[in-house]
Amino acid sequence: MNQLTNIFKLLSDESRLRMMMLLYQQDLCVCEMSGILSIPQPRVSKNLSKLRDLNLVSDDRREKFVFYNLKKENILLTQTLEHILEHMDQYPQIKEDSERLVDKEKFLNQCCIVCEA
Amino acid sequence: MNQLTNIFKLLSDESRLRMMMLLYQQDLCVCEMSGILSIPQPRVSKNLSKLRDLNLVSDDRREKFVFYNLKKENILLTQTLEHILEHMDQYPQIKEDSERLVDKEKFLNQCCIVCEA
DNA sequence: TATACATATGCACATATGGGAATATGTATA
DNA sequence: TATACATATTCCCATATGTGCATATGTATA
Repeated sequence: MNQLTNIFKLLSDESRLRMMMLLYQQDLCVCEMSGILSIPQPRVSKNLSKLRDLNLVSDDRREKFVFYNLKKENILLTQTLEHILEHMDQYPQIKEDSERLVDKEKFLNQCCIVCEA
Repeated sequence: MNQLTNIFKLLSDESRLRMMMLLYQQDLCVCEMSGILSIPQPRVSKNLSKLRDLNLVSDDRREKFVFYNLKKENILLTQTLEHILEHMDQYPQIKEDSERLVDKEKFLNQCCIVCEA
């Protein structure tokens, strides 16, 4: 039962939901998420740790950066994120975030230019 | 955005999720939900009022009883509840609730025998 | 009108949770 | 080793939220 409610709790916070939507589309490091979403780095880290607690992400350190990957094992979760992605037009913030994700090189500072190298 | 997170907030509480799962399967009055789920009546009523706030249920008074109906307009919500219903075997509490729903006449007290009349 | 039952609401309390600021930890490089 | 940058964690605070209990409101019926 908590297996269900825990997932919904995670989805019910705006910061986390936006982060999960990004990660659903692409692996990212902390500074990229922070930059794309304009969310302070400690907040991003804290929320990632909550996702890690439920084993929903894996992390992969590459030099100074830690890349996060959203595991796709939980069908309910992935199905939900997929639904939101498909109906992005109804959710302007999600749409904007996704656009910024595509163009991330154009505005992210040094941190993430390095990431791409 | 809140349109999304509000839905997840509602789903993230066990009492409410169990209630929604029942209502997804069948219209019910307050005392039936309370009896089937063994949740105190005030708690059921309060949670129903939260669902009503987001326009997710309609209520229909018949004599002393108020029957609640889960609106099926929100695709994300109905798709989610449908998923849980289909994977009920993974969620023993939901499964048990659904079994009690089917057999409700057998154990509900006077209140809901009347409902069926 | 009095009574019984169904439902809704108000109040009090404990706890959970999100947020910011500061700081600790980790990693590479000069 | 010192410095810079990326990430994680701790502390504190305000607020939200679930819960129980009591009570108010609504409805039918004797």
